[in-house]
Amino acid sequence: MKPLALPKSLLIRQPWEYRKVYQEGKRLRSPRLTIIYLATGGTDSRLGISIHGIKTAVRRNRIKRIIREFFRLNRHFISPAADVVFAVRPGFEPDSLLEVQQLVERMLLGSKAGSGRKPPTAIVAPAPVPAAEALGVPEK
RNA sequence: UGGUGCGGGUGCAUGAUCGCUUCGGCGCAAGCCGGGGAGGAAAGUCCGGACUCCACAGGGCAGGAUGGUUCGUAACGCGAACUGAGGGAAACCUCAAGGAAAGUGCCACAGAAAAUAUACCGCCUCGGGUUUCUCGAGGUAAGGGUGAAAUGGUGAGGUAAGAGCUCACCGCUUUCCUGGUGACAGGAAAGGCAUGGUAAACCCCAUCCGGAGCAAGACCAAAUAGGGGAACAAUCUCGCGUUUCGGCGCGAAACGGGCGGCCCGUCCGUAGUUCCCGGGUAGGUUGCAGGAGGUGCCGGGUGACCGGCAUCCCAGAUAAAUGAUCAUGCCCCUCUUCUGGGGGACAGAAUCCGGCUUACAGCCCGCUCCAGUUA
RNA sequence: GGGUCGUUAACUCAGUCGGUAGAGUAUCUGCCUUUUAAGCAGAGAGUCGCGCGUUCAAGUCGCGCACGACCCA
Repeated sequence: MKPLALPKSLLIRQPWEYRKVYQEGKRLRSPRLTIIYLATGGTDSRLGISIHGIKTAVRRNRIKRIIREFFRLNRHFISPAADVVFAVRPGFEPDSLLEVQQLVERMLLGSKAGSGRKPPTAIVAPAPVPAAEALGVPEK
């Protein structure tokens, strides 16, 4: 499989799979976005998206696509592999990849500094540099 | 030049890289190559159809919808042209626009009276009295006042005062003639006026409508539970008796259910193995992308639209693809002169079409009318 | 995909066949009481979700929107 691909098999699609993550997973919270993750022991991490309270289909789709793109570029920095669900509440309407990335970085740092508890998904480094290279963008 | 009105179009573009999805080809496979990939409203689900299943002799009732006429259409509550009414200086715009002399209901407050006709203040005549006033009988509907609305309007004659009582003009009704497929228009004669409003009140008239919907429907079909049939096997627990030691007989108890408000009581039932049949859930396949299809030309029609020829194939997902980043250009806004900063509407297909309604930044095109100026 | 219903005072709800929008709770003022609560008397307040229409007159009738709730498969 190509390194940056994200086929359907890496999406969480069944209701019972979501239920398992919600019941057994751990959470990173922020006011408008919650990330729930559960280490699976598989080879690849999988993505689930849950959006509540966004009225129009266009904005719902936009949020979904941005989060999927973010996950596609950063999938390999999640170790060990896990099922990750992004739960979006009303008010969180990012307009670019950068917004999501900054928010997720803050949430990860906050959880490390806060309780001293180490998250099992030790995300090594945020992704912009390798992602940019992969996109063929000259570094500034 | 400025503004008004009407109609139509467009809905950022190009390239590179990384992705998603579908179709075709190659490949044992991993995958690779090539083509396609949101809208004018995809939306609201307000109408009409196609399609599918169910129901159905015919007809009626009930219920619902529509409502000027004639066309168009598969059909419509849609569209076109025309007619009538209303608005505007005009271009043009708006109208659920059949029936109130078939019936029923309602018309608050005010007012004498709200549809039956009547008479508060008045006006006039006659009679009486306590005679600057008042009572009774009668005539009248012109004036006042009330109201959203008051029983044809204006003028003249007429009269005690008045009144379509009479006349002229206007309006209305009826009949006839002419033009038009028709709604209707124009004209003539007669009637002396009958017919207040409300049908988006009930209703009457005319026309139309069987019901449900792609989560329709068709096919394939796990696991678990259960249904029908056949074969084998055969009454499991406890106690007693018996035995040819395979069992058999009797009794008891338990569990589930029915009757019953509940207890008591009473009635019914109870296990295994294998095979076959049928229904059917999850899930999958199909329906599901060639169509009342698009584009161009020609012809018919005032027009909606119709016909002919040529040409094209143009989204098919299933928790649901159509995206991200960067660069260049285009168009706006703002601050400022620097290769500055910000922005590019409304909005996302879900069986498919025809409409309606609602949302929508800008930009472009055509026609029309009005005003000003110049020639 | 299809269907039903609702929206009226700060809150919970009435409002018939079109004719001056009401009730309870809450709030405020006064009385009573040592004070509070209770009680008594009084007051304030509404673009009837929004727009257009029918009508002399619309919360009510018709149409179009918006928001909310529920039902079926």
